[in-house]
Order: sequence, then structure tokens, then C-alpha cells
Amino acid sequence: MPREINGRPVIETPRGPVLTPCAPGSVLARLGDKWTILVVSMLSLSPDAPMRFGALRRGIPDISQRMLTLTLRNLERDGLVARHYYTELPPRVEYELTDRGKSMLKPLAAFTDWIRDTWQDIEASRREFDAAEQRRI
Amino acid sequence: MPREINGRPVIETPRGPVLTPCAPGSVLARLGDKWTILVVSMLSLSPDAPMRFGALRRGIPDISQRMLTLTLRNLERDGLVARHYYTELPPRVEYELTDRGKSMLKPLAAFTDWIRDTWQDIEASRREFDAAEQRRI
DNA sequence: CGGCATCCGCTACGATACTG
DNA sequence: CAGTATCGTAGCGGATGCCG
Repeated sequence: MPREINGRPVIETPRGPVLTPCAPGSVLARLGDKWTILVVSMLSLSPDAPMRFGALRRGIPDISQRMLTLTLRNLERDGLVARHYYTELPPRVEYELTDRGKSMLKPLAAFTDWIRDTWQDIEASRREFDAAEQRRI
Repeated sequence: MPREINGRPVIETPRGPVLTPCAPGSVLARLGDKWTILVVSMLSLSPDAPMRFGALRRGIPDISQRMLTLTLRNLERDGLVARHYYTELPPRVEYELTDRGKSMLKPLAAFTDWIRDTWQDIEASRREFDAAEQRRI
């Protein structure tokens, strides 16, 4: 039975372990982009009521209309968000997490909790590292 | 007491909730890039022995020397990886997770487990979405 | 109101060649 | 063996303007 790390099978070779190439990487790349986690976070604030496009936009400072549209479209494509379009005047569009989208909240929270508890130390390390680099140059 | 979601404080306003702007995003951006999680995964395979540059490289198919160097340097900058340089001939350089780096393994695993269990459904949704889009065009 | 089209700069990433 | 330097490319993401 092959070893597995972070959901990825590992092949043992004489020269050491080798990770198998990675389809799940395409999921991480999506979720790791600039806005996706923020949009999911906003949608998780009202688990039972859909949110309007404008409310999402106001809730995420500095996101452009274009990037919010693209991010929502990608989440919809992944089956994590459902989109409801109402042909009124002016039109109303609402978004909500699907069951699959909701299923990711708990695992995601485990990870973001770690980030919340650690990011200040990380930023401190960065400043220290950059300062040391300055001195060497 | 303000609400909090995914480690981010939420401000309630008359027009809806607003996420506070996000320093932790810089951590997610780093971890979400193309190679970081893979490198951390490789290093976590031998929690108690450092790994050589070449072993890491062989373990991650398709990573270029340049990107492995950059990824390791960024992880070192974040205090997640320690680098040990030995001035031999030929030189030997070894890397290992720091305590901070190890502290992220469990929360990360919670998240990557979800990805492992879900990514096939997600890819199926993508294919379906793209096919439906084709039909509309 | 929501969203698409267009233009454009920036940076992540890759390929290659060269040093200690 | 490990790392740096250089160059080229692709795509993310921002700004703006127009349409239902």
C-alpha cells in the first residue's frame, strides 16, 4: 500500500520518494488565487440566504467588478457556488454556496485558523529576512 | 464582540457585512502558488532528517531548478523551512521544516484531505460547465 | 444592477547557459 | 551539486467604457 501525503500518492524509489503528478493541484491553484477564499468567506456568512452581487462586492474591499465576476464564475464552474438570475428591472443576481461548497468550510477553517494564528510571526520573519539580505548586499 | 470568518474580522454595516482588509492574504498567496505545497509535502515525508536539494528536485516531477530554488527561498523567508549549507566539494545543501513549518502540517492536511475527496467531482463539474458553455455559443 | 469587452502593466514561471 | 543570471512568454488582475 503506497504512502500518501496531502492527498497525493508517493512512490518509493532507490533515490528517494517521488510525488505523483498532480491533478488536485488545479483545485489548489484555483482556491489559492487572490480572491476566491474571500468570496467563499463572504458567502459562508449567510449559510441559508443567497447574497446579491452588490452585497458581495461591498463586503470585499478593493475587489474590482471584473474580478468578482470572474471569481464567482470559476466557483460556479467548480460546483461550489450556485447562481440565481432574476430578470427584473434592474436585474437581480444572487449567489449561494452549494452543498459541496459548504462541505469545504470546516477543512478550510482548520487551515485559515492556522494562518490567523501564525501570519504575524511569518510577516516578522519576512522583515527579518529582508533586512539581513539588505546587509549582505 | 465582532464576528469572525476564516480568521478575518467582519464589520456589520447597514448594507451588510464587510470583511476587513487582509494581511493574511499574503500568506495564502504564497502557499497557494504552484509549487509551495508540493515542496512542503516532500519535506514532511522525512520529518526528522533534512533533505538535499537534489532529492527534493527528483521528488517533484517537472519542477525546474529555478522554481525549486525560489520556492525554498520563500519558505525560508517565511520561517517555515531551515537551510543548511555545507562548504564541501561538491557542495551539499539540506533543507528541513522548522517547528513553525511542522505546525502547519495538520491544518493543511485537513484541507488537502477535502481536496483529495472532492477534486474528481470538481473536475467533472468543470467539464459539464464547459460543455454547457459550448452549446450556448 | 450586473456583466462583458478592451487595453495594458506586472509578475509568475519556464528554458538555457554559466559559476563556485 | 547547488545556485545565479538572463531572456522570453503567458496570464492574472486593474481601469475604463458600453450593454441588457
